[in-house]
Amino acid sequence: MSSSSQQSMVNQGLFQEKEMAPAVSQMGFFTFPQNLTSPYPPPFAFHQSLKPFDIALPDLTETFFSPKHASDFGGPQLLSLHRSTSDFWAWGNECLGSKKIGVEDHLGVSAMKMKRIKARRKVREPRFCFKTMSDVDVLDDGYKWRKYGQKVVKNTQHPRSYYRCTQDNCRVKKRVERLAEDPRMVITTYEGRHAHSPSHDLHDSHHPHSNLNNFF
DNA sequence: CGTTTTTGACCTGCGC
DNA sequence: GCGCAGGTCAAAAACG
Repeated sequence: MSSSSQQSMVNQGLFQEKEMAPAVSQMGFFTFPQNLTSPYPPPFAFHQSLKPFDIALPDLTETFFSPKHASDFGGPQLLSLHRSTSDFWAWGNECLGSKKIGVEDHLGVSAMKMKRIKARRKVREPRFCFKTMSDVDVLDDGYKWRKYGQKVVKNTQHPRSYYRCTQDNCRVKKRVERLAEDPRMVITTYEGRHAHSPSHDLHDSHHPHSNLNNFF
């Protein structure tokens, strides 16, 4: 994907807050490497007060947002983002779950985990998750979700909520929970890709083929 | 009254 | 095989 087409997507009004576009284009979508055929999806881009800042790319599958800047901004903060694809089931990079995420998990998948991944590798929708600092659990990502379950995860005091996209024939799911170590953090995990545009983005209807909407 | 949320039951995968 | 934990279902309740 060329930078010009990416820029054009930004110009198509995907970012609801004007000041968002430069910040996101500077880091988020457009610095993602590995010849990704898609930019990162809009959940954080859509959120009104999300303000990503400088990045580091330890390996090319994760992007981190320096928490040292968190206090500079009010509202939710995007702190980290993980990604997996259907070809590579990044179980070892899973953001959620009761297990602690160690350094090893950030740097890669250990041999043990690779074994598990191989064993559990099945048809699986691409997933990614990200952390935000937010008072609200469910960020407005432009899609309409229906809650279908809630579960208390072991060793955490906050329940995990399960949502499905309400659009017909759309099997995209997301899970939302608060970080046990820091309840100010909300972890959102998306699974699957939308086969449609965000439902409440009616003012964008003159841009019916904005692919960015479908990338997660 | 249609839609969404709640919540206990049920299902499934994994480790032992 | 058993128990545990995470994920999903579905009936009832709540909501607009």
